[in-house]
Amino acid sequence: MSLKIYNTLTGKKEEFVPIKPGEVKIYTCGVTVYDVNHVGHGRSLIVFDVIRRYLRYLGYNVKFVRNFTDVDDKIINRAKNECLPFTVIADRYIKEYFQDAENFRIEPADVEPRVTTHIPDIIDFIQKLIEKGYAYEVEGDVYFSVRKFKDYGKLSKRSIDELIAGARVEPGEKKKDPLDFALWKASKAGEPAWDSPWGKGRPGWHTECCAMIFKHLGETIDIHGGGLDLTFPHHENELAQAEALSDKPFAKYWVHNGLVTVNGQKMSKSLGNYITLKEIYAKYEPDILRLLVLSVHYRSPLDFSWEKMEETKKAYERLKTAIEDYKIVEKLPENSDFEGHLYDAIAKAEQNFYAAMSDDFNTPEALAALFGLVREMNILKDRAVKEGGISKKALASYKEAANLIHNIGKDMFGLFDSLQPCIKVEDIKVEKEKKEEKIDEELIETLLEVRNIARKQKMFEIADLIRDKLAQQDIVIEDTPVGTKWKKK
RNA sequence: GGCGGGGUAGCCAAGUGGUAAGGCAGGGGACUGCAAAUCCCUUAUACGCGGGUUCGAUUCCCGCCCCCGCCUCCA
Repeated sequence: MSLKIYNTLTGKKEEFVPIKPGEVKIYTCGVTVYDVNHVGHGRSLIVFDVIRRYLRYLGYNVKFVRNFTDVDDKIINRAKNECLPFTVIADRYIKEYFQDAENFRIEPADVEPRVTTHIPDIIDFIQKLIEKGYAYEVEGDVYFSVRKFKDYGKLSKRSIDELIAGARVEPGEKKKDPLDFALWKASKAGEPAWDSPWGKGRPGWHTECCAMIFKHLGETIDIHGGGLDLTFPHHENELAQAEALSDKPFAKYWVHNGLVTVNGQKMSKSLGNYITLKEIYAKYEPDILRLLVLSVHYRSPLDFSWEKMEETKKAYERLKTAIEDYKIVEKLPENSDFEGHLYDAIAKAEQNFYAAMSDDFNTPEALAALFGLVREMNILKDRAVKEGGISKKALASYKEAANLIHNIGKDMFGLFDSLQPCIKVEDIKVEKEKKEEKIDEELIETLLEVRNIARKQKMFEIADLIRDKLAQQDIVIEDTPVGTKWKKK
């Protein structure tokens, strides 16, 4: 089944054909490390994490690169405010980033390059642009001549004429043309600086990604990704520089994820309407945010709210319960007269899932396929419980269905990993809203045994007392035909 | 203003030229000592407005209204 991807460059959904058969090179713009990450960053990370996982599932050898912008104006400003070297700021937020990524199970990229460790590559890149006549130096600054690149605007669908109106020259800039952008900035006193052919300075934005892509992936890559807000000017500028230099297509497919909004407004630092990933992590399992992100198509806007997190949590429980209830079905007596099984439903769910994912990563539809299977599983389970038994074949099919959802969820969507102890909660500065619980599982099991003895002897007051006391500790118990389950609320 | 993306039941959200997935909420039921939790069933004359093409449009075309994003840094 062929994969289709929407390409910003062409504005169309296209069949995905990698440049080199069997191999996919992806680059996404990572974060600028000047502050903590919010849900907007999280969405982008999750989206490309899932895209990467799916490509890998399709059998491609995926090489994935995601950078850190670890020197830029914002970092420098923050460093000034805190009277610290900019490297301390950058290191601090790179650490934060890795913590968030780990918490939300974003797989590390194959290469996670930093700008400051690629200065020679960037200088070399700029030098070549100057040699080719696409860039020029003025008093220690180097600018890119936008007008010399005839395809400028092809990614973001803008014409140079339109851009002139909005173009502006910042005080201190020495551009020959307002459209031009800085490749290298002469450093002011006290700012980070590296030696270059044009004197002491630092890289401008845009160039770093090109230099790092050329170095780690080559002059043409398969997929270049990032948030929709990076399309212009960042990606447009990247494309211009790269293609000016190489005379080759820079990226075959440009993939942009939609933005996260709050009450319809873009989540951003400047509006102050952002929710950090730490806050989410303090209140919810990471799976809930992942599922929320996946329940909307990646190109659509996603309006964040806590209500939606609650709804998503319930939907998530539905998936999880279906998997876990295998333990109940398994305990039922065997009944060879039991009719029916799930193999048809499994085949259908699987087929629908992959068809959806192959259609521009339609995760909402893919999830619908899983929920469809969950319903079939529940119907089978209910019937088996009522009939007091299940056939070997039906039981095996339930197990297969549970495994399918579990494995797809885990491998493709990064869900259901909670079997592993969940991360270093103590590193989180945010107050946990949940009570810090140290669950003594054995004690709970014992209490439940006592309660069930009480129930058998119709000593319901004792039974209910135990239930209430556990409830106070956020332990919810559930009496099933094959015993009592419990879980933390 | 230019460019891009949207307006689908109470809410969220897929999708299709032949009357529309899934989730949440609502209603009914099963289960239970009672609950809780869970599950099943189910409701709703849902496709922004007005034209056009068509045997037939929510799906294509045109116009309009409204929302969001980008056009400065931004995932």
